[in-house]
Amino acid sequence: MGTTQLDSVQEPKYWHLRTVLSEALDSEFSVGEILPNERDLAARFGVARATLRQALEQLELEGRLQRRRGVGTTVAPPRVGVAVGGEQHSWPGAAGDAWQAVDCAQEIPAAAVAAALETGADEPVHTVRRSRMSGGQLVATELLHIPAASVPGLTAIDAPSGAARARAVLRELHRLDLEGQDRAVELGSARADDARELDRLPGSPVLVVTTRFTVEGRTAALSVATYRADTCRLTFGDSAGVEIHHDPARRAS
Amino acid sequence: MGTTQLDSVQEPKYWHLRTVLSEALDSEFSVGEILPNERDLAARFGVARATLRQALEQLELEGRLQRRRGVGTTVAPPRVGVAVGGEQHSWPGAAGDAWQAVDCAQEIPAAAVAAALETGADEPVHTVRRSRMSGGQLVATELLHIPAASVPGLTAIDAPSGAARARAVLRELHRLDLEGQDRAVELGSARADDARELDRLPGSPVLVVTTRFTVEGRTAALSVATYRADTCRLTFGDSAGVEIHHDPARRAS
DNA sequence: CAGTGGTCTAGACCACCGT
DNA sequence: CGGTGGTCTAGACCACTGA
Repeated sequence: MGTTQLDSVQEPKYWHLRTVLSEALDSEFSVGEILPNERDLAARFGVARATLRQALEQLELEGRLQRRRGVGTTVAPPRVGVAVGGEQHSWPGAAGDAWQAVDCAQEIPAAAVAAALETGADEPVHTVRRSRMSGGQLVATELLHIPAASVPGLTAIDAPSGAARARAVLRELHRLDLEGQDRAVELGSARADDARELDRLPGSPVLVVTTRFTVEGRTAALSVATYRADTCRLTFGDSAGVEIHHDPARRAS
Repeated sequence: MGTTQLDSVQEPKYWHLRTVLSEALDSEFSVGEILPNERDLAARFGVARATLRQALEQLELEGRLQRRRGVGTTVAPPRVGVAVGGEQHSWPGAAGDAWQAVDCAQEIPAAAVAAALETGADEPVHTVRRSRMSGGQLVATELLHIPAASVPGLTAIDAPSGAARARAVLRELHRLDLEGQDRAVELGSARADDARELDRLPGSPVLVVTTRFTVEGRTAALSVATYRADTCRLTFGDSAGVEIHHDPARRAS
């Protein structure tokens, strides 16, 4: 056959495009550089803009690109490793913790939260909001649910509300003897409020880390943390975590 | 104003649609049930099919729906919790391990793998392929890279290739004293081969779990495991992991 | 084979950003 | 304001599934 290779076995255009762009990013662009706009790129590759966008979406999902409305598409830096607690258990808000308390409210939890807390459906719960910075950027938000029964020493006088109140709740929590913790990670999509905080669009992919803290066999606190999936690599274990970044030498198909 | 509420502040149609569908799934559908086809649904909601699809994509990402070409869209069961190793370190392939060896090849690793292994770029490496089932379904594939230098006792006679060879490599690995392990989790998109194995389309979102096993301060093995993000919830820690499933009572916006 | 979801097009308009 | 990415449309065709 004279032809080196026809597109052969029905690879979707957007997938092929993703591969081509990916290689171009490796060889011809550096971190932070701005790509041509979508209309130009689409024209250059002879596809509709929607198809080009499908390829860009893939690359954004993989953390290779960053797109911002009104600005443009830039080459993303490698994902930041974000430590998510290792071997030893510790309470949220302990020394050296990367989180920052934002505020706190006492409320009746949603049914699913109450179920996970193993409390009655109408038992009051303190909900502490925290956020986490990394490299000058907000990378995660957290809702920390603590049954009021877990922190009986807390008085309304400690602080009425706001960050001070949140810290007071955490202080009370630290008086308990942490017995163990379970953790789960799954893919989710950012709710509108989280999206706004994380500077993403609603529905953006996020990694949801759910942690249950147990004291005397009961659930004393429940954390639901939402990490930007595009920029974060969650690391567990002793040290900084493995780095395998995008591999230029590996073919995608 | 007579109108109870106009769509108000510019919520995208697909996002609103996602919410409406999500609530419909809670109240009017049960797991495994087949939804009307996309053309009908789009017509019913008075939107273009592409817009409807954008909403369905969100719900699929969240693990609420499952779509299969030529078949239809069904309501997905809750995600399965998949244990990803807890506190105690252990070698891959140890007793009780959920993985199944598929085959093994000795090859020169890609640059990124060699870098993570901290070996020379042209040092030979055994690459064991394994797969993991859960609930009768393949939920993950793994590439386990082991520098030939890590398992010097391995002879070519043990087994030429295939699953037997893979098991022989693991056996040799178990002779080493595991010192520690790091783990990282990040979002990725399925490469064409993984996608085929996992019964997904190329580019489907996956959770990539990278684990480095260390012996005497050096990296003795490196595992890159790819989990279906739609069906899996990765659990860490002592017990079965926290379950917070979709919460009908919580508004999405 | 008919019906499904997956891909692709060519256009339009909108929301947002920086100048 | 002009330029960017984000949303949306109405259509077409394709690949796959199951009867």
